[in-house]
Amino acid sequence: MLYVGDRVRDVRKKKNMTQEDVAHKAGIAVSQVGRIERGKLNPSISTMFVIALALEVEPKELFDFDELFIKKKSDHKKKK
Amino acid sequence: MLYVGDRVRDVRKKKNMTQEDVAHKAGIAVSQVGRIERGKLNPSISTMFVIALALEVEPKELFDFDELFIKKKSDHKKKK
DNA sequence: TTCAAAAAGAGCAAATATGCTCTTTTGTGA
DNA sequence: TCACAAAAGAGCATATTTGCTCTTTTTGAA
Repeated sequence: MLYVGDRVRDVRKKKNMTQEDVAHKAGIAVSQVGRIERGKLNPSISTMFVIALALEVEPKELFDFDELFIKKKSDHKKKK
Repeated sequence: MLYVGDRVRDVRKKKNMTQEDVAHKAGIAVSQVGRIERGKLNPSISTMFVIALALEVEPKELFDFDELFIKKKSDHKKKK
């Protein structure tokens, strides 16, 4: 199963960048980069676009998947 | 200038589908398809993903652009 | 031109993304 | 093991998306 966030994380690691590096360069919140990598939400295409810019890859590289799997926010609201 | 919605519209026209065809097949609202084509908002990647499925193209085909241009919702709230 | 379908547009409620702040956990080099 | 940086996670306020309904405009075929 392929997560969208995995693409981001893989590329980021490959470029030796921290989440903060990406967030700062992309002009978005660090928490947002983290949430995307962890698949906690379903980001907008403009968010993905600025992340692609920050990672210096073409946007479509981050969308090269056959299946989209995004954890729902509610997934971690597990009943105790 | 390349709009994300233009890609959707172009592909949809090429496939001789109406906005309603796409919306129904994608399981989303017709109004949403229209808003995306008109560039009125910044859709989530999951919305784009189901639209790609409905159009029977690979998601990355809809993201094959160099510049992202999305009209802001406020753009049409022009002062009179 | 006329008629019907398609699309545009407005407006609202509900759901969700985003930024921010703070705390906790994980990972890594010394 | 320790110390520090990086990441995870929680929780909140605000902004934006999404679906829904209804009305108006545009388009295209007869």
